[in-house]
Amino acid sequence: ANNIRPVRGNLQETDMNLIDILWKQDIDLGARREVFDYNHRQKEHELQRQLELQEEKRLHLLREQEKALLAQLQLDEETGEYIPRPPASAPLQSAVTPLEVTQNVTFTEENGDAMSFDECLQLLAETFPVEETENTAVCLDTTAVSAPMMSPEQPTLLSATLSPDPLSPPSPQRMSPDLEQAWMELLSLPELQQCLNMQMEDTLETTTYPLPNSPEVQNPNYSFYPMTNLTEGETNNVNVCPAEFMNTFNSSVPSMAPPDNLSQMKAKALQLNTDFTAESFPDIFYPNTILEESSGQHGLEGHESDTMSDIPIKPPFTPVDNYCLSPGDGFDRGKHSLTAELPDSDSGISSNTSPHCSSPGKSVYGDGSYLYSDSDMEEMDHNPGSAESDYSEMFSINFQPDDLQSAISVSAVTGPQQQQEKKPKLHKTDPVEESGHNNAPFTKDKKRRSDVRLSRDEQRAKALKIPFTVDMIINLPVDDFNELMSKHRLNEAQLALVRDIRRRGKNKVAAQNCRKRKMENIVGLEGELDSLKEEKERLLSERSQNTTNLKEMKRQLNSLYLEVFSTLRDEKGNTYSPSEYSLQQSTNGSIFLVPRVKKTLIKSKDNQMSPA
DNA sequence: AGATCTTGTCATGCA
DNA sequence: GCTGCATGACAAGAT
Repeated sequence: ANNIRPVRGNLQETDMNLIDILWKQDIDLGARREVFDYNHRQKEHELQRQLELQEEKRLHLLREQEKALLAQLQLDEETGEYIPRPPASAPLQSAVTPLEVTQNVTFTEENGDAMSFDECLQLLAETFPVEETENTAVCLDTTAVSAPMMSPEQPTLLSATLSPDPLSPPSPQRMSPDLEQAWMELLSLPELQQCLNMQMEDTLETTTYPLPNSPEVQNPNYSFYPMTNLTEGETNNVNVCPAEFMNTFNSSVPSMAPPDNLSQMKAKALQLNTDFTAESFPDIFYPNTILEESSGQHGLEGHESDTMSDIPIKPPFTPVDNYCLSPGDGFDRGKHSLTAELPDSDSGISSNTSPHCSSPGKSVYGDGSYLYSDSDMEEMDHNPGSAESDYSEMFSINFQPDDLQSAISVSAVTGPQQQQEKKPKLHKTDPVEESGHNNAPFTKDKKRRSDVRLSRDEQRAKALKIPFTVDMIINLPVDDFNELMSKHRLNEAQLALVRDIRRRGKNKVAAQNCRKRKMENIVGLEGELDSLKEEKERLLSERSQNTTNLKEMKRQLNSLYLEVFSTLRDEKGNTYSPSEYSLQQSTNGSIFLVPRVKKTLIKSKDNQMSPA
């Protein structure tokens, strides 16, 4: 039927047909379909004018009502708030809370059967019993009409904002049948319905949705009611709400919602346990975002509460307590506790750091004795039958230069306890990856070779029953290393081996760093060489260009010279031969004609040269 | 089998 | 004198 409507204006009927087709195809035209319809626009214009007139009427009535209300209030000169005049206005005062008045009911008395403003207020008072006396202050501010922007800092200002904004009934749970009936009556006010329709129009038609205010200050009653008899009046964009929120809005107004939505809404209201407090409102108004946020917060809180509930159970971890240089006492205890508490904790340190750190995590120390039991080694063995791999994993000191640097730096900065924190995680990784030699050409064979080689020190350490890991021996800071040595009575051979292990381990890393730097220097020099070659090419090209330019200039100069020479005449009017004479310029700028033959014989220019 | 590469180690110097 | 680091030299194994 829309396709057959008469068309006026610039659009032809075919255009409208096309628009309809596109519109039906859900093609976003960027405007509503009706904007292309002249009749529709005209109708909208008329409706809008009617609405404007009604709005003016309404505002006028509002002003009158404000005056009447203000007559019942007095201005508190201290707070600047309007407070009721006791005792006559006490009931009214109790009826006006910020939450309530921001419902901003549009009360008109155009219809005799409609509720009066006072009746509405009374209804509000019954619906929202005052709970806090601090909210009783009322300020009437009509400038905020239709502005749901509510500032928490100005509750009194907002509390009495009278606006055409739709109102919502209180929570169904809190509404008695009588109140619900009263709400129905209130909502049946034609003026209110019109306002609601306006909101609905905006809600349904506006494609951009200015987000409502912060959830904390949102009035839970700021809802929009779907009206079945929606007018198509195009209104100014007041406060619109995304259409996807409509369902949630519906839920807040059971009586106004379609029957099929009613049960759903009530169920939802019950589900949400809507007290419609300022805190609970966002969950309804922003079903996605706020719920996410709130859930996140709640989740966080829950997490925190979980952690908080966990914390007292778990012994509080203090690195100082857990890190003890004595392997026999607190050292491994700390590691164990960390292993238990931080199974996969990254601790903010790259997991790539210092694969060697993996091995100590597997270390199990007894009280000063040698601690690697066979069962432990079997447990750690990823390659049964290879004793070397056992040692490699336990004493792995394979370093990647970068990793080691970071490990060293971490060790230097954070202390050994942080290293201990990393170890529980790292030792769970694949031993091949732990080697730190993930890059080609370090193959598995090389890794095995490295393990074989490294196992020498490890085997030596085991043979001498050195109760430290090679990793510890190498990477502990000097002070810690010395303290570790002092805490254990080692014989000369053990001390020598430990120092050799430490020396070799550090030197190995140093060699790797040195080679890396060397390669970087080579690469840098190669780059510099390339740039120098490019510079040379550029200079050669520039020189060639300059030579060409110079030749051209010489050619032009010679041409000019000959031209000037041809203009010279002797006393008889004859021209000078360029082969016999030449032009020369003296220091004072004078030009002389010099005979070429005599040029080399005559030294005195003044006698031999004649002015040109 | 020899050349080359990679890596660890030692010796040495320097700070 | 000790320690850490850098680097050349060498060796051993891998490619």
